[in-house]
Amino acid sequence: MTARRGSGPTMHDVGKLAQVSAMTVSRVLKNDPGVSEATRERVFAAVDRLGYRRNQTARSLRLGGSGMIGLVVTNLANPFYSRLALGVQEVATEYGFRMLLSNSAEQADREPDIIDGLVDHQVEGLIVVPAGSRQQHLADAMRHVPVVLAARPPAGLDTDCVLVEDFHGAREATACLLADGHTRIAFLGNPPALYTGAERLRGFWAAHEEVGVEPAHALIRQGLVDSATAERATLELLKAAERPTALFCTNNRISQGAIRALYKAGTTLPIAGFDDFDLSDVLGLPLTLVSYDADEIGRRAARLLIDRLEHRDAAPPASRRVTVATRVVRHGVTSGDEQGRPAADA
Amino acid sequence: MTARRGSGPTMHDVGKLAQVSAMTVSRVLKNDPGVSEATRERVFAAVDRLGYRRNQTARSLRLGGSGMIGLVVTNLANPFYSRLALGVQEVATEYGFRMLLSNSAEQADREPDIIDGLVDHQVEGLIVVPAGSRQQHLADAMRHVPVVLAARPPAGLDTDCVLVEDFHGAREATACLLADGHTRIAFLGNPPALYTGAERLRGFWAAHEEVGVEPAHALIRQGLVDSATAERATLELLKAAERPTALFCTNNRISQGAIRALYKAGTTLPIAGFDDFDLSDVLGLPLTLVSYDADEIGRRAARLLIDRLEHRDAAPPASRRVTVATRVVRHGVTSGDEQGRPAADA
DNA sequence: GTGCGGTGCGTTAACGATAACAGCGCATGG
DNA sequence: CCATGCGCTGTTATCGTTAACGCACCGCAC
Repeated sequence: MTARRGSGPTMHDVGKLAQVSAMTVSRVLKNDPGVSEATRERVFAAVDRLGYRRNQTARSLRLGGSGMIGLVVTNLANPFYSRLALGVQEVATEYGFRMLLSNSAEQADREPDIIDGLVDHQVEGLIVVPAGSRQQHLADAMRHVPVVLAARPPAGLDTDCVLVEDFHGAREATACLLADGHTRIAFLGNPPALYTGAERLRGFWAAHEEVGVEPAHALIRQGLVDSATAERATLELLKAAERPTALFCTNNRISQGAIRALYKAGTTLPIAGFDDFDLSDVLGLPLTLVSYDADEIGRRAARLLIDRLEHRDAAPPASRRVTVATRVVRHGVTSGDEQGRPAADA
Repeated sequence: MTARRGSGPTMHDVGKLAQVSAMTVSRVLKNDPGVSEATRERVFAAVDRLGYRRNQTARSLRLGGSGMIGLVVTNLANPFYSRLALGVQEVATEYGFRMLLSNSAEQADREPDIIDGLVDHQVEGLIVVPAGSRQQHLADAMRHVPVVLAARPPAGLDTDCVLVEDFHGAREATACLLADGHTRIAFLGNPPALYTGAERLRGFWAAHEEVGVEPAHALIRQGLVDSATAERATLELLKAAERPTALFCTNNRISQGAIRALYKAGTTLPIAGFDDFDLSDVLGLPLTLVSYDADEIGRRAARLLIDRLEHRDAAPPASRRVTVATRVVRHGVTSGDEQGRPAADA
């Protein structure tokens, strides 16, 4: 953290060159009408000559408000979160904000420090994909700036959030498999402590109940954290006595791990899963994916946040919960096609 | 850009509560040894009670140096760039910097404004994946802060950059196809104005020359910008009189478009391409991919930048050019396997 | 000529934190 | 008993910008 000296010309320098005070330079740059045309031109000339740029840090200090919002995601390498970030960026730019981005790498214990740092940098608001279930640090942050949660809901916090139709999407995709006649569907899930994990399991369950099929308890695996753990879990399931006839995966990483396992085992099973992903349409596998617009989650979150920022003085509205719609897309399965049907009982 | 009022307690507030001056609070927070234990405790107690956080904006102004670096990428939705961003973030965090991220969406005309904005926000340095070939705005930015280019080289600019072995990687992958006996390899490339496009074509060409095979001029397509344009170009090539026996794609998006085209056409051809991508190993296609560590590009770029920041006073070193290694990975092709060989002449 | 409004610009005092310096009290030594 | 020094803390000025106010000057009306 070396100090930076000689950081370039200031308004005073510009003023000296244009033979006016710094205040007049400020007025010119602000497009204040109370400046004569001659002066204005002299100032612009001096700005150009010196390559002067207004110091946003000093402005922030004087004016209040840094023009930055903070975004904390759990894993930027996952296209889901990078698209979410793009959505945030899009709306932020539209409203003149910049985005300070941090990646928590799904390590909940790092999150408090990250957030403190963002608050110290005077972000005007935060959008967070919380990594863990403890959210005390978010409550602390809310003392300073508004916080909007994305993809995962608040736990005992009164704040806005944007969610996906986790329950509904999981239920619908599972229902597709059930409608195809499957009764032994394995469940490959992320840690149940995560909201999405729990909620998607609930949807999986509900779909079974609706058609009166008992879920295959022995085929439920939770706590899968990435593609590799999902691959291992899938391989185990394939070796089990009561082999599944289809798989349900709670996110893109898990689906990919399962696909890899099937490929290596030289076999195939219909898969339903949350999140669409690149090339899902060309795998030639019977896939039933819960697709949705990750950008939209970011856009909605940013809009909720900016709405609060623009009405800071007004009485804060009650916390809002926005839901982004999902839709099921099917690949390699045409209705009436036998490919997706369970094999005759082994 | 609403002004923010009542932005929380200041050092004066903390000082008043702890019955000391703001200066002493500053000293305590800075871990200055010249403060008595009793005072230190009172200050900490006051900080806790008020939920005080040091205002980084004010510190930046006083100390010089905002503790932020700017990153401009062309397309965050592409895993290549999100990984690059992760690499930058990793090193930045290690050295106590934060990352201000912007996406230029491959629109070269937006880039100057984005960069001006980052400079205004007092970033101490910039890492840029330049979207176009005009780089005058980068020269302007360099008047204020050091700039490091990533993935694409400077054009008439004296600055550090981090590149991939574009030429070498393309040559090697092409050589694999040639070694398999292919002589009619289609080239599917991004716009030749982009350095990577030109360089990878050069590698493609060189590989041909080395084995004395004339490149198939009629099968060269350039200017493909995304998966969809690549798909269309591939479909056309498949219908051409002189059909290719293999494809070379200059990036992940183009490979994916080509794969989709083959899938839809119900046919298959060996593909070589730059960039690895998710699930490339389970497609069951003969793929020869130039793989490399995108994170590493970000890390190296960040290190080059931070090195300059930490030696700001010293004479600036000559501009450096770092290259990240590539390696070829092959899927669905075992040596001696007939799958990757060209079909007997049609 | 005096007064009055308006135009165009400068001066002052912040925003919050901190470097540099000054000052106070107490102990120690001559 | 006073000089000297050290340990601890406060005061002042500053980073670059800007809101609020003030002042000089011009023109116009009475």
